[in-house]
Amino acid sequence: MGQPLFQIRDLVRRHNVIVKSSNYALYGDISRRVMTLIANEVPDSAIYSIDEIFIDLDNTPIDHDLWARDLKAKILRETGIPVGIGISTTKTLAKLANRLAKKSPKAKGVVVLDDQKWIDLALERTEAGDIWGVGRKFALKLASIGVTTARQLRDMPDTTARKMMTVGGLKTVRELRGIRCINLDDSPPQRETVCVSRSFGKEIDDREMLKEALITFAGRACSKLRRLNLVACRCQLFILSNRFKMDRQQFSRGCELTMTPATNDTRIASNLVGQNINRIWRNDLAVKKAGILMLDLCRPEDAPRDLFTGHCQLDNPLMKAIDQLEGRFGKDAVTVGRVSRSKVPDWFMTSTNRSPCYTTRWQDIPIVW
DNA sequence: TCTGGGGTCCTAGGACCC
DNA sequence: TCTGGGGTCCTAGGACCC
Repeated sequence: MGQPLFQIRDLVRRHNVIVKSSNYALYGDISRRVMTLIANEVPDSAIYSIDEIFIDLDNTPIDHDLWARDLKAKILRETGIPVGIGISTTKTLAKLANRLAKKSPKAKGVVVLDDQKWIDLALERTEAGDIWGVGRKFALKLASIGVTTARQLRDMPDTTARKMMTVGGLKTVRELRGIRCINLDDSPPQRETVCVSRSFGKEIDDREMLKEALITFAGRACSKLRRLNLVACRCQLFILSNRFKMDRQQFSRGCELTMTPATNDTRIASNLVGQNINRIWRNDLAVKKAGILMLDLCRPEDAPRDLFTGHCQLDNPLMKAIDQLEGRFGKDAVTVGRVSRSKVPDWFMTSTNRSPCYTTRWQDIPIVW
């Protein structure tokens, strides 16, 4: 979580800070370049997030420090991206090593934690809340029984850890002791949900406007599903109040819809939104955030079959055509008729400071004279 | 005035089954 | 008055991650 810009206006003005809002097309492309380079260098690896990858070094009896510095230099040379590398015996300790690599100027971007004496020292100097798997709430709970450092966290009894933070917390504690509890690739084989939601620049108190927004989200969600080659059997619409305005009525309303047969067709999802908007709408609401959640995902060929309503459509030429048009002319090149194209809708997010798509759009490629 | 989006996992509790 | 034992499934809520 960042700090809201309006809270630091002064700072920005005083120091001529350059403001950039996020551009995921750019980040995704840079990420892909770095990850591909790394994956080609090592026998086994698992991408964890857009800017993190875990590497298995079990069967590489080499000087890890030297090897990591070589890799770091190569990534910088070939992509221009500086990275930090942390090495240890478990994923949780490797994350800690990485943190130190980033923080300590002496480390120059690489830290190997393989000596118990150094591990003890590192844990002692790290707050429990800075350990991977310990969030704000758990950190508070731990502090209430006197556990504030990562070393105390490692040395706490299993039963206490389990009771306070359930099995996930216990795994974290054991990983700090050097016992592997999290495999290299613990990511689930297939996505379980797809969500598209937005906060609105201006609160919505008009049913038709909310409907238009939700239909747009439904279209985006379907497009995501198609990219993943998945269909959804259920979806959930939801609206939320502004949680920062505590003096006003707080609400969270939603409804769940069944899609039979399972689908990723934008038209069907849009129709469903239109037909069910009244189930969540009320005239006295000011809606700050809304979204659609796609649930019970499966591959089209595995979708449940229904005796009366027919099977899930395996091939959908119209949707394929829309995807191709969007790929070529940009998102929202094609929309369903329910959404007005005449103007930028009031609720649309403003991204006035967005970075250009330096590497994925011809118009945005930097020019060197 | 302005306050992010998208995920997973775990547990408790209720409803149901034999 | 007495009132079993062993399950599954679903949902809401709360925690975590980037």
